[in-house]
Amino acid sequence: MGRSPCCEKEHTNKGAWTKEEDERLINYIKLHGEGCWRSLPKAAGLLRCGKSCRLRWINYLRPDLKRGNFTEQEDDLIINLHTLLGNKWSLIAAKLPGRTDNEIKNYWNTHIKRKLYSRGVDPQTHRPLKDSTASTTTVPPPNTSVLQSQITTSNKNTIINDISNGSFQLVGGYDNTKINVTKLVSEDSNSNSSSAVSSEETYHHQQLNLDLSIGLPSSTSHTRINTDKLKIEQLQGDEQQETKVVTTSHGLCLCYNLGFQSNQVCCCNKTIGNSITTTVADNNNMYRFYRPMDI
DNA sequence: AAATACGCCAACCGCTGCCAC
DNA sequence: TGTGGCAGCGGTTGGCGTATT
Repeated sequence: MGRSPCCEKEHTNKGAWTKEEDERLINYIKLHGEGCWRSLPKAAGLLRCGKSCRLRWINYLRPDLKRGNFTEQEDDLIINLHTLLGNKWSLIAAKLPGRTDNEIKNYWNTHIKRKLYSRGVDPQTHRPLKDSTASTTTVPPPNTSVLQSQITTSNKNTIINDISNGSFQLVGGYDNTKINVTKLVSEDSNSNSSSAVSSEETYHHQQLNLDLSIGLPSSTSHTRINTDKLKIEQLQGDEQQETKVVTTSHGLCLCYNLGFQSNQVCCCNKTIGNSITTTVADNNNMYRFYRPMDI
């Protein structure tokens, strides 16, 4: 049983990379491109395992890497994305061009955690520290729109992704009591009208319930549906909600369930900029925003 | 100046999920 | 359908540089 090792460990170097090794790796990838990491070391004349080469390239040698300190904007974006995604460093890194998952992970552990603690916020739950301990035993009352993932990390409103890039939008207020959310509402949610208007509303909630699913489109042009399903489990009493993977014909989609108090059942399609957003409110009074993402 | 403590970050390890056979 | 190979991910570690005593 067990899997054979990815490389012959006794014949591979470990530890810090030398300049010569870096150059060999860079030159090889320049000529042959990325991929086939298992066979790359031998082909490139490196006494390294493929995983090591991949890590070195992705985290350090890639030409498009951004160097230098993180900006305040990047800080806020990381915090917001962590609120939504948790320790999904690769997903977070995907929204920060030039930054790697490893870099963000390290930065989170060395800087942002401390920053959040100094603000009295639990970096794992994004709840106030004194509430975090109590929250483990507190169950929200049923049939309320208690929002489960509390955003409590910044004093600034932040737009997590701009509309023009075809992904999603969240305008978040971090004053613990006020969250501004740009919401799409149906002009007549009870009719079959396809027309819809968007309006911006300010909601006053202490907690925000966000669950997110990501999936590739079920386009017929795709023979392989590589569905990356991310499920943020929500326990509301004993009830567990699961977000469906939603696909559109425009690529990777994000779906947010935002728990707003409303009895309206909305199902509309709306174009914002170059992208199409679908907003659906289900029977649990949860609005779902589907926004295609570039991939 | 030397010893120690601390912080940062590159790199490693082990696991998971996907794909091909 | 089951199994093995592979790439990718997240957690952890170890070494180096800097600050403090």
